[in-house]
Amino acid sequence: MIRLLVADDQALVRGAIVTLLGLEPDLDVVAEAGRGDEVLEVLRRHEIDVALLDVEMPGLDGIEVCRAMTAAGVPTRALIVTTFGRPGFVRRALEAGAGGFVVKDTPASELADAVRRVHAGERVVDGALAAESLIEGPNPLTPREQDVLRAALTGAPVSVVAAAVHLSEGTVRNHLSSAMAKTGTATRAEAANHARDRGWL
Amino acid sequence: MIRLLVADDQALVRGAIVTLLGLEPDLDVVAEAGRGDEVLEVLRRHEIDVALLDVEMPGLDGIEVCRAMTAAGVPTRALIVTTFGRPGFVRRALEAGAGGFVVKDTPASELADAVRRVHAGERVVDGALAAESLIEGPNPLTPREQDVLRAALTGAPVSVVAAAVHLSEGTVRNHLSSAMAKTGTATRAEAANHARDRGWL
DNA sequence: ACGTGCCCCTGACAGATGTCATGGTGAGGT
DNA sequence: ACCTCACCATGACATCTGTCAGGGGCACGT
Repeated sequence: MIRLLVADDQALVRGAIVTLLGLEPDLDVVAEAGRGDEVLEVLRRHEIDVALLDVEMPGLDGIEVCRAMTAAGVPTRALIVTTFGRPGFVRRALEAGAGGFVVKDTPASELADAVRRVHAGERVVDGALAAESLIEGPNPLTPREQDVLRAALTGAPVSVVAAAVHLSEGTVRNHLSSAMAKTGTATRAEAANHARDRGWL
Repeated sequence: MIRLLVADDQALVRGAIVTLLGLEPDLDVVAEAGRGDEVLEVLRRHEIDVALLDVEMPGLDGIEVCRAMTAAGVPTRALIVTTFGRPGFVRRALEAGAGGFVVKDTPASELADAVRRVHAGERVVDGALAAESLIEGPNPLTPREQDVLRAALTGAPVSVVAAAVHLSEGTVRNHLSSAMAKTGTATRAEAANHARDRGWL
């Protein structure tokens, strides 16, 4: 009997996945979580074999949760389940110690199988996604460039971004300029979107 | 026995919702669809009482599907099920003839109930969301402003936007300027995000 | 007929933005 | 010690943006 935790902020989706997996004879959903920061606490109270983690969650990102689990030496294996197949996410998830990475548009029938394989110690990653994250290469942005792009995501003017990151406006423009060069874009907004879409932020 | 159609592009979520609703004794999931443009065709082949429609779908947007159903005079009632509770979506969905509007972070247990109430002819709308869409008021943007903002969402420079909408650069800047005034923002990127977040595009 | 609102355009101007040259710091590798 | 690279900063420049003041056209309701 494989004991599961399901973490997803959308209650409807979470509930649906729970009932879906509950129908499998060898799977047992022991706990649920609606926020990333709840997961670690729940893991201490219950004995869990595999944790299904959504990436988009309030409190703590699914990948961060995964990293925290690895750091804490929890024996539970993590399976990332996400809406967006951003290439950068796969890389970060695996580096964070995830046992698998599944996109939400894979057939429902395959989910239980993925859970079993992750529990068995396999690394389960969507093939197309794995290939994409390989050709895409690693995140080319320096930490500061990421900070600046994150702050620029809203479309705020340089002055606001500079204040948010505690840098001079000139420095911000230099970072943006170099990020635009790396992403092959012409404006900070394009660069920010480009980076977000690849999971670089 | 209420006959259902479930339309959602994410196979995992769709499958999960299908099994969830399938457990209810009075509900019967007759058909599924992964694209908006499949829905109308499926409705012709099957007799459906209530259609659960996701908003974010390839081919045809859930709200567009709803509008098409109303226009075609299909007897099926529509229940919009979406991730994002954008105020503008509620308004547009109801104007398109939707019987209900449910956000994906409502408890799973309430979904079946919402389906039954929509089938009974009630209008089911999340209370908080309804209030928000009322205080928010209707979409203040003119059609052209919406076009321009849509093209500006990527962060492309004015020259590209102008080419995309077949307008002069000056006109585009005027439309952007007026959109920024209406949204109370300072840059086109902020205005575009603001409008998107409210379902105005 | 008239006003009103949306549409499209022009031209001009201040200010924001992106680029470039340049320089100094500190961490890490050879 | 030296080089490299990320980092922070400055100042100057060409260009892009956002604003404002015009203009004309069209559809609408009064």
